[in-house]
Amino acid sequence: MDLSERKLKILQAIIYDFIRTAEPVGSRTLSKNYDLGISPATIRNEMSDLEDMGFLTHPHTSSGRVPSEKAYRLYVDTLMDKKELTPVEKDSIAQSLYKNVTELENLVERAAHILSEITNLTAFAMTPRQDQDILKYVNLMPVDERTVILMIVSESGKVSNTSIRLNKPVSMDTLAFISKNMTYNYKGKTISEALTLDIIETVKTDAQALAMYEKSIVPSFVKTLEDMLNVNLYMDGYTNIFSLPEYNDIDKAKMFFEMINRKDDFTQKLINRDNGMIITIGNENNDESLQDCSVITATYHVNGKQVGKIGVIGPTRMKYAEVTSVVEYLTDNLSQAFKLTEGEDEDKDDQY
Amino acid sequence: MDLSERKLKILQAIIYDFIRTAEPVGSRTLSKNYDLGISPATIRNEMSDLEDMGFLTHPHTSSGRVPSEKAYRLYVDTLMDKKELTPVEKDSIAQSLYKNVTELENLVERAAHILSEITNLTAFAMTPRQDQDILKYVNLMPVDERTVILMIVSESGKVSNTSIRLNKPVSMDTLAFISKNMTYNYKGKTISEALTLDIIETVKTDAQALAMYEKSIVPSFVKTLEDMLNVNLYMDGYTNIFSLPEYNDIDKAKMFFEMINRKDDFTQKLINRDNGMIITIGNENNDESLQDCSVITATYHVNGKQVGKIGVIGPTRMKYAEVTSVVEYLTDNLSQAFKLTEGEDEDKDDQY
DNA sequence: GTTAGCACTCAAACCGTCCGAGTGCTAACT
DNA sequence: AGTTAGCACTCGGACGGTTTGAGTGCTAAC
Repeated sequence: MDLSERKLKILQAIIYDFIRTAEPVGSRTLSKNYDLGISPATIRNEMSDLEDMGFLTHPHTSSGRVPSEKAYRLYVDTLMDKKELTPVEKDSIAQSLYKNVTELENLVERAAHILSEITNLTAFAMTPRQDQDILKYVNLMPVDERTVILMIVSESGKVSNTSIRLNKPVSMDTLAFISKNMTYNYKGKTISEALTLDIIETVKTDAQALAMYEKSIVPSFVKTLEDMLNVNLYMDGYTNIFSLPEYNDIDKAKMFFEMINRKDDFTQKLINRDNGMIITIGNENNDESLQDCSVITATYHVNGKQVGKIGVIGPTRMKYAEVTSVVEYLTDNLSQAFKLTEGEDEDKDDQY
Repeated sequence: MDLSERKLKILQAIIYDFIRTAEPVGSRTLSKNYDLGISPATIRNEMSDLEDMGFLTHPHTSSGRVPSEKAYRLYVDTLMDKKELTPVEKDSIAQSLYKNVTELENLVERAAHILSEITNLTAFAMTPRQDQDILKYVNLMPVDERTVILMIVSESGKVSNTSIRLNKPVSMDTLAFISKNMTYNYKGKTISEALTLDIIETVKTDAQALAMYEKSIVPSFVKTLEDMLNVNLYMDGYTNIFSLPEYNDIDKAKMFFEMINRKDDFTQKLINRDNGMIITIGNENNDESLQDCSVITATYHVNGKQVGKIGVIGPTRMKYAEVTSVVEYLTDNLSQAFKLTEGEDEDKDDQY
């Protein structure tokens, strides 16, 4: 059987209607509300064919049709007409995105917020994994005789530090010696490189320095670098699911929240997704708790390799066209924003 | 009418039963399951009195009785027999509280987690507002010609910093001059004091330093200090409400989540509560969205004035005795932990 | 003062009926 | 041959009546 022009039109109408109403779509509704030029009976015949082909399902004998995951797939791949945001919409998004931003981290969080507001879905935004970020400054500073602060500054402007507590006082000289060596060896390296680089040789000449370096500094240094690599996941709008009829069932809502709550799992899943605009529908998610959900993600760039992701999670019945356009516009903006700070800032306002 | 011994016993039994089952309690259930030594008929008479006195309510004519807020108040104040945790329970709590703790912040988060696990309610823990924390180290470090890092270390071990981007390069001398002045003036001051102290006089002698100090350093410094004062609220176990029959109604669940979601409001509300073990029941919370909830909070101490809070939020029908004992034990432990790091650490393990 | 007995109430569960939105099939129409 | 009108059929959901059981309040006897 072939997917004739007419079948496609009918399928599209069904998907469109079901996305709007969440109710199974009948032949009569279809012929009344969509300008198909054929009678309900004909539509029924076509729908029957579409069901045989796996694009529609039937909750029970006497109910209307519901699009299958296969139908959504087809819709997303070929049927859906991309919706371009109006200049007004773009403006309003950019406005609220950049309002009062002080840090990039902030921008990412805001993106998740805006996305959830516009789509009325659960949105998320992941900060980029900055493993290509270059160390610019590594320093050890004494605070008091038994406290040292390890400070790391990266090209991208991240500042990280830990306070290290020593169980023996250490001389300023030793500290300066270690600090000098670390700066010399790590400066200019990426975080990834720094994590594999072993500079113990260079401090070996001084027994006290060696002991302290190995026992106190290295663990803190490694931990701090790893912290710098950690991505952050911001989520917003999860109460939106309460307005979706598919989550009127309290158990479904519970499942959803429990899934959302396993943040580490979820983050990992996001990291594993391909880059670019990716839409996974229902079972394509390979995840029990995402059965009836679709996930849309897109990536924004910091430079060649480093990427962050933003996206939404919602019922398979979601407004794909609208959501993808908003997601796309937001990723474009984030990429732009992250590019700005990579080079020299072009001052947005006169706060340096 | 008087609250006779017998009436109290009956009331206690009703509260006990209702907390367990969430079902209105009838006279027969009462006489069968609780050793009151009187017949259902007598119980009915007493219950009728208790209702007149405002301790019980009646969902409808032919249903059992439900405790009123007044009843819970009485129960919490006088009827409830405090439940002491067994040594085994205490041990298991302490175990999971201290496992792999690297920072105090961590401990607070963990406390919220444990509390929610044990009580099966939504738990929260607030980090202390450290306004009496003393500045130990203030420093400005050049990273490159147009980037400076402002670093602040406090007695309690907090390290905060911001990277400040200048729109004009600044000389090392100027920087050192400002840095020296800041260190000299701010060291030993509490964060609160630092926020009110104006040291602009001391840098006035150098025009370039003054300009830079005023335009770049001060705003960042103030912002960083304020950040250090910010309390953090950790919440955990909010999916627990899905197992409570009172939240089977999807609208109630939604309301709850929306309330929880306004984190700033909620934090403020917590800050405003009195110190010590405080229980507020239903309307005592003065908050529409906390109508049918009780909130229990208790404070842990860092030193004289500075306190953090932990607690739970759940239905008015909650196991007050158990919850309060866990909350109490956790606050004791947190106070203890925060005391340790105030002075010199007594090394828990042999890490540096 | 306590209790057994009894009439009464009411929510919840159960059940049959009806209604309407839908289908599939067939026969007639273009 | 494709399209459509007509019709029998299906099924979920709303409606309404009945039953059941857990509860009450009252009264009269203990």
